[in-house]
This record gives sequence, C-alpha cells and structure tokens, in this order.
Amino acid sequence: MRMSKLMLKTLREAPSEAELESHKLLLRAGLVTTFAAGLYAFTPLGWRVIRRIEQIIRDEMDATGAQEVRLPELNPIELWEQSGRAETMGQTLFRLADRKERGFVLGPTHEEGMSFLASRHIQSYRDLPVTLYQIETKFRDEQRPRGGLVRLREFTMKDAYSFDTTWETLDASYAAAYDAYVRIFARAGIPVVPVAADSGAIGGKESQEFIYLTEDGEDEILQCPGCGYAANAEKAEFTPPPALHAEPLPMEKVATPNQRTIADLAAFLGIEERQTVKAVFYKADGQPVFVAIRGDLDVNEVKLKNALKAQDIEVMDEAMVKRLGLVAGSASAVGLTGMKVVADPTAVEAVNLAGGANEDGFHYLNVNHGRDWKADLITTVALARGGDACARCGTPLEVRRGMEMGHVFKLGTLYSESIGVQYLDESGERKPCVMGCYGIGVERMLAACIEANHDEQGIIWPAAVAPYDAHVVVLNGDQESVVGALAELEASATSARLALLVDDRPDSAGIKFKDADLLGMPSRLTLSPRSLEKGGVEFRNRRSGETSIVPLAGAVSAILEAASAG
RNA sequence: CGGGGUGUAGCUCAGCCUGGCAGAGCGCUACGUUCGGGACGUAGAGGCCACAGGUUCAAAUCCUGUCACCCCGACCA
Repeated sequence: MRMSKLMLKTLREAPSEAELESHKLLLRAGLVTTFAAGLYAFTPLGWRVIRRIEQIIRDEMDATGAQEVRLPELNPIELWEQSGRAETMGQTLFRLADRKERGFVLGPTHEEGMSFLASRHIQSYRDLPVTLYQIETKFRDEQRPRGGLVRLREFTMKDAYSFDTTWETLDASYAAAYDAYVRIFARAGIPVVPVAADSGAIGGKESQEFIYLTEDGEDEILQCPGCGYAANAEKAEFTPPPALHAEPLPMEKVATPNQRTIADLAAFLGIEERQTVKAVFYKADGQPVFVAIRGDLDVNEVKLKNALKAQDIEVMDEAMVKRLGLVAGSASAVGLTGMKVVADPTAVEAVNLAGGANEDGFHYLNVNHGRDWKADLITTVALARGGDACARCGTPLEVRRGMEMGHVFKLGTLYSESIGVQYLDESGERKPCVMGCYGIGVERMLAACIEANHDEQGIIWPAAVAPYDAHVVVLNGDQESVVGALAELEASATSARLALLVDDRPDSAGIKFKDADLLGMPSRLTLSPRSLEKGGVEFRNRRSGETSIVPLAGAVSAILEAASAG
C-alpha cells in the first residue's frame, strides 16, 4: 500500500477527549474516527488490525473443532421473553419495532439466538457435543461508555456456545475453550491472567475471566501472592479476621450521641470495629432486606444478590428507610420485624457486639445472635479487600485492576430449558443440553494490545496483529536508483506474501520517521540513495530500535526474522 | 442516575474575571527554497465562539435552560 493513496491522517497531538493511552494512540494514528460516545468507525488501517485479531480468534476456535455460524443481529423479542431476559437485561437492551409493531431487540449477546439455532439441529445425543461460534456486532445501551474502545455501545464479540449431554463432557468443552483463549491472547501480544469470576446476569456456575492487568481497568481483582489464587473482587473468597472470644454478657443499652458510623462508634466506646455489628439496608427486587455484618467488614452486593436469588439489588433509598422506621446510624436486627434479615457468619459467630438500639443516639452493648436477634438467612456476603487473608493459604490478598478480555463459563441448562434445546439420550429420554458460553471482546483486545505495546513515540504492534508487516520509508523517491530498488523490494515482498506500507509521500524525512514510529509496524525499512550507497536498505526493529544495513535481497528474511521474534 | 470537568478553525489551546473588529501554534492550499528525525519563506482558505432564550446601545464574554463529550462512582458481558 502506498501512503500517498491511503486514507489516513495522523495527529501530532491527541484530541482532548482521550485519556487512556490506547485511546490517544488510536486517534493519533488515525485508526478510528469518533462518531459518538461508544461508537467508532475504523479507518482502512484500523480495520486491517481488527481483521487480523478476528483471524487469530477464528484460527484458534476452528482448531478446537468449534464451528463458525452467523446469527441475525435483530432478534424477535419473543426469544428474549422466553428466557426472561427481556425483563432482566432492562434498559441495556436496544429495542425496536417493525412497521407492523412486532418487537425486536438488537442482540447484546446471543445465548437465546444460538440456543434457538441449536434447537433446530440437535435431536440426539449422537449430535453432541458441538460448539458453535460467531464473530459479530453486539449492541448495548451502556450507562456509561468509556475509555475509547474499552466499553462500547456497538462492538464486536466472538461468542461461542457449547452444547453437551452432561456436566462431565461440558468440562472438556470448557477446557478446550479455555486453552484456545490462552493461545489467542498470547498470539495477540496481550498478557492476561485467568481469574475466578461471578457469572453475572447470564447465570451459570463455574466461570473465569481473562484479565489484562492495568491500573486503568474497570474491574477489581484480588490476587494471592502466596498460592496464585486470583478472583474478581465480586467473587473473591477470603478468611475474615477472627472474632474476639468471650463469655456472653447481658445486653445493655447505652447513650451514644452523634455516633453514626462504625468508626465513630468504635472510637467512642473504645473498642475495635470487629466488636461491632453493622447494619446495611437494601432493596432487592423492590423488597426490603436488612443485612447484618461484623463492623470491620463491607457487604459484597453481588454475593448478596446471588444469595437472595434477586434480579436487581440496590441500596435502600431514604424514603423507604423512613417509611420502614429504620434508624440509620443506630439500626440493628434486635427487635426488628417486617423484613428479611440476612446475616454474614461473622455477625452470627462473634459475641458481645455493639449494635444499634434502633433509637437515635443509643446503641446496645453485648448483642448476641440467637439470644437477642435471629437471622432469616445466614450466608457469606462479606467483600474481600486488599490485605484480607486468602481463603486457601492465608497470605494477604493484593488488589489489582484490570480489563476483561474474555469470559468463559459453564452455563448449564438455563437456556436449553427456556429455549428448548433438547436431545434424546441412549434410553430415549428427552433431556436439555448442558451449555457453556465463551466470549471475547474484539475492539477491547485492540485497545489492550496497544496499552501493552507502545512507547512515547507510538504503537509497537506485535507482528501477529500489525496492519502491515513492514513500513518502508522512501527518501528521494524520484531518483532512478531508488525507484528501481523499491520495485525490487515490493516484488520480493509480494512473492513472500508480506504486506508493505510504503511511505512515498513528498514530505520531509522527519515527518515520515515520526509517522513510522507512531504507526508502529514491527519493521521499518528506509530506502534512499544513501542507504543504497551503503549497500541496500536500512532496517530498523521498532521494538528494540536496532538498526542495520541489509542488502535488498535480504530484506524479506530480515522482516520475517523480526516477526518471528515477536 | 449521582458527583466533577470541558465545549472558540481539522487538532491543541488563548481570549471570558473587567461586554466593544474572532486570535495563536500545528495542520490544509499555491509558489519557491530545503531534503535522514515533525525544515524555511511568501501568499491564501478555513468560525452560527455547542444550542436556545434572556439582560444590554452592544454578548464568545453576564444570566437561565438544554445538549454533547470526558473523568469518578453506581451499574453493566
């Protein structure tokens, strides 16, 4: 490709809308054009990178035996009503109607669609297992798109779905997808760590996310430096600090003027925070829920939501608190009626805790579960934080942030039951398929790839995703010796199936070198009368900066060598 | 949806406080000189100062409202 013909405009300065390094470089290198928040166009150069990333994904999925298909992006809303997600996905779903007022959704993901497709083709256990995938646009009305390509409203997802007869064979399908993911991210030059995850709104059991660790990520990860355990904060298990042991004492009411927070209360009473019990009020699917947890801990809302089997959970609004007569700052489950009480085991096991007296300015001392109050549900809802002890080995957990690149999980029969993906087993019995689900965000991979591969000058593409294999800077391109050498170089590249980006513009050398650094092809070849005098082209490795003169005939092998080195 | 910030040329920004001709650098066009790390000269083109309303003799500037974009949070594969 000749740069004189390429529709590309690089920018010396990044537009002020960009904050993330990848976003700045995407705009400066002219790979994308902003349409609106979370909506981007790809330019010819940017689109080549997307296609290369997709091809890596396709290669590795195909290698596992997965089969590529194509679903409509416009889904009849009935499918979503069948699964219940027309309701539970809420406003994230883009909805529309046709001229006859039939309802549709723009697919935000395709469990329903893929299940429907499978249901039309799977009849017998002999048809299983099978894994289907597609690389297709998803639409989500996100509350806040962000970070350039990190969170989009319209984006490309590779979504794969496995259909098995049993949970045991699902393990193999899941493992195959997992292994493919490890290879995909490695090939694309994105370092990832697999972490245990919550399976979220889609439902399901075992689940892992592939996270690119970066301070700019939106996910919080807890990692154990001792045993390697890593989990999303919403899923992370830990061992809370032990409670103090004591013999139960009689409950006693004390005045605690203006002591509303746990920290205030503990300081006022001269005790540790773990000797108090904290009350938090939630609204779960509209119903009030009272959560009791030891004062030194916080509530993990995802764990709470799962424990309650709720679709939606939020902190109780003030109006509801007032209506129910709850005394914020002095609340406890002692004498509480009229709502469900959920207790973390820490609040149940500890004795002689200080807790609210349900009267402004008063607390009880020596509150004990079983004697003074009783939980309707005792379940772990404590949030893991940095420094908490790893549940497996006791080492303090470390907090990291990261970007979710991919997600694999064991779905089970949720969708095969609601959409009706069934097979006849050996004994002629009709059963739902056991499903797995595996997603990768393509644009987000591009963003992470740039985050992980750049310097102050610009992008440094891993060879496997670079839009062109090499960038040829032509200087004094009107001189005959250069014209001839360029033709030779292009011919040898073509026969070796290498794609060259040739800067044949009449600009100054400085501009061309700056653009070559910004655009980040792994190899740069400078072709000029001077280089020819020295015996060929000047070869420069973008990543290492190493420079050498190679003869024209050796240019292709130099490019290949640099590519194989990564 | 809550909190914070920003909207002036294609990009980065000044001007706004204290109302009075619409500005700079980069980029773009033409010509000339340069020609291995964002060169130089000359001449140009390019603006509904986000939008709407108000105050005023006069509004980019003051007031009110709306919208868009960015960041944090909530939420979300």
